[in-house]
Amino acid sequence: MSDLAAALDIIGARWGMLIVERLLEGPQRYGDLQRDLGVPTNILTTRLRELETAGVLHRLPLHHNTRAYALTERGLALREAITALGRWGAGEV
Amino acid sequence: MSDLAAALDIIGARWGMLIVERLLEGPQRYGDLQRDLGVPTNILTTRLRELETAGVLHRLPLHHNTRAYALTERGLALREAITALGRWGAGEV
DNA sequence: GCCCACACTTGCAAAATGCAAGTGTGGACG
DNA sequence: CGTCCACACTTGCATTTTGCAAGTGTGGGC
Repeated sequence: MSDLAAALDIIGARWGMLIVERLLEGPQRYGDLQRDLGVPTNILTTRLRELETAGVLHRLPLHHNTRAYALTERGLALREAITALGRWGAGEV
Repeated sequence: MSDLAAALDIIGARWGMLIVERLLEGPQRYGDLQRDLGVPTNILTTRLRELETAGVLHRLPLHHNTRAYALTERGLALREAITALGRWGAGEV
């Protein structure tokens, strides 16, 4: 499997990159991601778990049943790739 | 819709980026892409049509019923984003 | 005329996605 | 103490996408 395919295996699924993009702005709570991205709640749970398993993000507990999701170093390393894609999408390339 | 979402709408579907990555190496024929990527043949047809419609690639006829697919300028502009993702996938980031 | 490579198309099963409604937990409020 | 509410999910089911496998059509070579 090529390097690109390996990357897509981790963040290639629908919503994966959008979640990471949002987290690049700082830690977010579940509800924030849900409302801001409009991602279905069950999918969000699935993706967050996948991304956590892949070491892209981790949970940080806030209060009782409230937590935030923040990127790990590996997750933050996606910044370059994601901004490049974003600029392409904006037609500035 | 954010710029990233716009980009993913075009090349975010499964196999989309892998096809573009392959075409960055030069024009390829249908059979080449099929064998090299291992993508199902019906999906390949669908993706190529979508990418052509989106202006990422175009067909160039070779012989009778043989043609090659080549990136347009817009498609070539994806190089930066795709190599960035590839490097991330390789763990070099 | 027969065969083959190439580029698809078609049919159907499996998996992913999405919507909507429900669950559980702990703090706030009275 | 009891009720209410926000938050983070979970569950059930319909829709859509993906994938496999087999078939179609076309033009050139022999």
